[in-house]
Amino acid sequence: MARERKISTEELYQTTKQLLLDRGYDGYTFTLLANRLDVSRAAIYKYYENKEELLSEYMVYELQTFIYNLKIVNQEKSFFDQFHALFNYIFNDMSIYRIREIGMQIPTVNQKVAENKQKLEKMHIQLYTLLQKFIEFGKSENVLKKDLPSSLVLGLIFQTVNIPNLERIPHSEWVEKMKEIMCHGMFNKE
Amino acid sequence: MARERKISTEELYQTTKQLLLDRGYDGYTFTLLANRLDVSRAAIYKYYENKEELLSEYMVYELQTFIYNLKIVNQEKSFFDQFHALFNYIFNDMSIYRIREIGMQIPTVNQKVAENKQKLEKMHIQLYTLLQKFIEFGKSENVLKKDLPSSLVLGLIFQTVNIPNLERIPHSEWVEKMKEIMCHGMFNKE
DNA sequence: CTCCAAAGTTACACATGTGTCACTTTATAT
DNA sequence: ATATAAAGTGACACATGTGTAACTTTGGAG
Repeated sequence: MARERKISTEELYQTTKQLLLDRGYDGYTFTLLANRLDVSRAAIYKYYENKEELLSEYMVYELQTFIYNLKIVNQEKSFFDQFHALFNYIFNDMSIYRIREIGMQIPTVNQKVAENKQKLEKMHIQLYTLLQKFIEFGKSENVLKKDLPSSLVLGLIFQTVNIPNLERIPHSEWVEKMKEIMCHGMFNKE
Repeated sequence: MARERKISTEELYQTTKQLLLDRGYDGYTFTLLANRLDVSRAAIYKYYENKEELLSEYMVYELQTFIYNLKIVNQEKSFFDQFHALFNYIFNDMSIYRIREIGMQIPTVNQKVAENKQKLEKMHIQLYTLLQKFIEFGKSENVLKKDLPSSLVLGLIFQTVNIPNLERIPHSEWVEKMKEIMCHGMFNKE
């Protein structure tokens, strides 16, 4: 027994994602969001006390999706296959890493935000454990060098998506060359 | 025939750098800068019309320093030596890349800013040419793989500084492992 | 049909940062 | 010693974003 909503949570999240990637944490405002969604700013306050609350809930949703997809990647049999699948997935939607960085900027302004940040913390540990296992798998299959810290390997893989493709090299070529360097380095084997 | 300045340009630049790295472009305000320097905000307007002007001049200074040091690196004889010197230099002051990214956000609000941005553009080309030569040198000495786009190689080298060292691995070890991956990859040679 | 609760809007008070101007302070050249 | 020009200050008007409260709109349950 109520009026129909002008905007779905899904629309809210998608616009939020775009805004975040376009303008960063500070550039993301309810004023802007409301304009893009063609509702009044006050309408958004019906659902979220403030932008921290909206953003932290959005982050939970985004990380959930990422973990879900990562588990699918982990179903591949060999480490090689998993490695390539992960690489391709990350490069397909290059946003996760930046989104996560932005997420860390959210100040804990109330109880709900605190809860969401705790959830995020747990999910991050879950994610890290999954990735850790992935690295261990690579080492146990004798593919990955055993003396490399996993945080370095993972950090490197995730950072690569931020490298600007200034020369507009075709996406598939870019990804392949990137993999090549990651796997075997930029130096010739002497 | 004038009063002594409370703050030197050098102090202004150093505080600016810290503020930028701490808070990012949007978080950098004259209000904050004036507080940190213990002067009134209005005093800063005696020297700069607005923050864009100050920041763009600071950027020019920073890029100049970087290019100067890069030329010193380029004096090393072999590509190997140049490579390691560059890597060490970049990791010694990890700020250049982030600073440059922030610099790109400066809107052209007046003539002076426009001029500074043009200067920055020219210096960037100069920088890119230097680095390009460096890469070409590496390829000609048959050290670097010839089929890798230089923008990818450079992007990768500069991005590596942004990888968070979560496990607090000692700096020297971190840098060495990073070099190892860059040069020969994370995979074992089968 | 009409009630009413959720959806949405408009308007206000508040907070923070900006750019400017009239003003005061101070070191030095004369 | 004093005039002066640069250095510095405090205060004001403006702009943008926030959070809230009083209001209107709307659609389905009874």
